Amino acid sequence: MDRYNFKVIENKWQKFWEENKVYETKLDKSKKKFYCLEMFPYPSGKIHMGHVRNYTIGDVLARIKSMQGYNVLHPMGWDSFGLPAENAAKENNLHPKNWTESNISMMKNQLKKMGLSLDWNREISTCSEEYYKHQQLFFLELYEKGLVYRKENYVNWDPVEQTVLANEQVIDGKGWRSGVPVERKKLNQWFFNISKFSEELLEGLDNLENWPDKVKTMQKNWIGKSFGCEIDFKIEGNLPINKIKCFTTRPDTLFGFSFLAVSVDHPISKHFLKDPEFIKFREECSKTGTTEESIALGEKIGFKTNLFAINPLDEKQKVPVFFANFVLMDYGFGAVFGCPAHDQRDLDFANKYNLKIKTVVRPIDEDNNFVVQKEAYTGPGLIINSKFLDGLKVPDESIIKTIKIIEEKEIGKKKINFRLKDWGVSRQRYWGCPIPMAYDKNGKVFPIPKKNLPVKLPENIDLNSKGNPLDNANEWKKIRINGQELTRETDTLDTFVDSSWYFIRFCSPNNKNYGFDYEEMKYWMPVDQYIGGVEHAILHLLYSRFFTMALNYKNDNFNLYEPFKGLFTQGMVCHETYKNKDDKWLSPDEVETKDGKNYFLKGNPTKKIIVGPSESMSKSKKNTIDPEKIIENYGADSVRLFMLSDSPPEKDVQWSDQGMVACYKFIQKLWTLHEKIKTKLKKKESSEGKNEELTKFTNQLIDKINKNVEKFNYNVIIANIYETYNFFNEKINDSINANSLSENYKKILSLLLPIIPHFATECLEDLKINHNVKWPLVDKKFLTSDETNIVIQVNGKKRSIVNCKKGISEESLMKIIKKDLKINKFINNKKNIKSIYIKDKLLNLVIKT
RNA sequence: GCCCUCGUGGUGAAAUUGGUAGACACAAAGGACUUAAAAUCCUUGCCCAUUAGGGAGUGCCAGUUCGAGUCUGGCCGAGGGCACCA
Repeated sequence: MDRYNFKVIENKWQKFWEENKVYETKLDKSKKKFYCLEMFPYPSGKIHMGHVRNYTIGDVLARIKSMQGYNVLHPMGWDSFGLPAENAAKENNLHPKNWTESNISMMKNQLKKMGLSLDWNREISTCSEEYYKHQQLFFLELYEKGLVYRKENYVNWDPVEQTVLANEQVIDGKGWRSGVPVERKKLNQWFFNISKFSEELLEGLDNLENWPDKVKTMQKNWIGKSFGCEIDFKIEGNLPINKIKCFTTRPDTLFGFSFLAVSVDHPISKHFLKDPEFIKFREECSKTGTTEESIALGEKIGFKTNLFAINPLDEKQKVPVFFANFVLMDYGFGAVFGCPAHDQRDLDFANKYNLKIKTVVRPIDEDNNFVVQKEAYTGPGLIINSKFLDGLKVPDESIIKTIKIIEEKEIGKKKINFRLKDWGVSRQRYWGCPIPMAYDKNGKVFPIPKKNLPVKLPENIDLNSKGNPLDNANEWKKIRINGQELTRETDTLDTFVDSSWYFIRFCSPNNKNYGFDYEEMKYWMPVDQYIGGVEHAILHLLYSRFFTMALNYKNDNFNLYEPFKGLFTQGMVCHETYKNKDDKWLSPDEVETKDGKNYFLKGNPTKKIIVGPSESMSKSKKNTIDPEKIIENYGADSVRLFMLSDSPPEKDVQWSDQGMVACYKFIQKLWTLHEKIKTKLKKKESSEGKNEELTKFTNQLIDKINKNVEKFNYNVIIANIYETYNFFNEKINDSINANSLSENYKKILSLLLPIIPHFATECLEDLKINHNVKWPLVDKKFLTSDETNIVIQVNGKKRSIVNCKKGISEESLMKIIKKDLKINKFINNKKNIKSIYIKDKLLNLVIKT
């Protein structure tokens, strides 16, 4: 008996699939389409286990859908602009383009070894002119639609990367890549008006039934809709300021008003610029915004002005106006009214500056003497101490009625605010899509005419110069449009723009004149199943939704609102971490263990290794496993099997060498079984009576797997397959009808095909079966049975199981039970109070003891 | 601080949605085969009992129910998201 030689066989089928263009897809309106997409990778040069898991999950689904008769679009490409190329270029003196292209070719080879059913004919790379020229055209179209604008504002400046970061790219006050605290800097930037679609982006979530709730919640919180009103406060003082506008969600607590706080960037700050105390305060605020310490402490500081604000509902009430560090200029109007009794932040501030604390809401179970002390009361209740508002129910009634009063008095109006801010897309980098804009001497903006696209990146560039390389490309910068001397925009687009429409490009990747072909786009979009890491829950997924809406905006022909109908976020691949005594990370290759508890330096059992917790694989912690080596040692099918077994796909999976070996061995065992079956089939042995059992098992299996595919329970599918092996391996020793075996085994191989495609295809060919098999259908008559196992409980505890014909009456069942010794001893001499009978399933005898 | 998710054997996990808890796999221990090892196969799995069998048991405490891993309330713990959002 031959061992299964995965190297030869996997190579053989990969070649076959490629040469016969098996996975190339074409528009075919006679067929139902299915667009299966996995998030495309950044071409770092090496695939990692995260990719392997992601693409295995997607490939299984794509193959199943294809076998089910769908016309499946399953493409792959490269998110190939970005900073690492520039950094690598500096280190190795290689042009980013060359570095990127060689990485792509290496990674493509690795992906091909996984045996994925990808249509490589549709491969795209975002750094190619063929891709980014369309993006530049979109940029101009969005500009024409008024969805792109330029403004000067404060930006998150990453001092290491020397570039601007979007809010979403700042994590804990630090750059998402550099990990260094970001600084505030004022710059002229291009923006996408994403906030224009706040409402649509929020409402759209409700229709995304096949998205994880977790992601929808995260986006919902990010968009941050809040309902309230804007109120004008009259200002008294010795400065030419008449009023300050505030946004509030709690107008009903207006009688608890005790101070008014504005941002240091508020327009009124211009009157204080000569005050050295204020300048000092403002500097302090800009510092505290970013340091880790201030975030942890969250200390509220203020600068008292000599201005006073008047409560519009009670002119007699005058309160001081402060500048405060906790008020943000880019939310609401950069000003808030403080009600310490019912807002913890306001209470902290009031305590620090000895401001009045007036309770205006009491809980239902307290009386009107209720007084807020150490903790602000933010719960429901009734309004008190508020004159004509007294007695209103908090929150709904009180807020709605107060807004009505405010509107009648014409001191403010209802307002809905969003936390979502516009998307700053300018980056001071070379390796990105050039922004197709230019300026005259006065800074007036001129879009590059569409016929002049693409704006190509200059090839000869000095990446070692300081700042933005394009800014230093003096020749490139100069441009003449309609006889006018202009200077090009030197910023490039955030790479998240590149990935905001690549899924549309895949529909018609070779369309020359425009980013997509309408007919193709309408056939393939939306993506039916999108699969990727949860780390993109906000950034990429929100931007892509926005971009799709922006393309649709003022374009009746487009007619697509949501790009991703289904979303699945897979978990990460984790591995234990190892450190030596000098606190240096060690890779799994460098350590060994005999008992699984004590680890030593490889080849040196005296050097003990400290084992850390299992964390997601990362280069910095050295806890990575190289997929290329694993595929080399165990084969693609084994790795695919392991990626799906053990943990549910949405959860993190723990890498385990033993688990990997087990999967490899299992495929060897499957091969041994295959050889046994083949021998049996050759003998054409026939035996009646053994058919039914096999057919029944197979049909029930198909049914189970169908349900588990639906729910993405791929780990359970693998368990089902192990059960199948165990079942067949036992039955093969009996005499089996050859026709029945052949028929059912073919179905089993069809079920295996999406998961371990090389193995299953080889087995099919070995049996001379056309390997272009369909996904097997369930014959429902085999799902039911005349017999059933009825669980017999006594007082809710299982005491026995009775096998009998279905539809048995409770009385007949009782007769059987009375003869059952196991049950007998419980019911003998006891008074049977009652019994609960769930037909064909369970009988519970409730007995008084 | 606010929001979300999750707590099941030594480990990864299943559980028809309120009805046999621990499928399937990894690890461990014991055994079979073998001169031996590898490979393969079988058994065990927490407590009591020689066995038959019985008991406890899904983070903890209550509750609803004939019956709770599943539903409700409270507590504890872990993970993730957000960061002064007015």
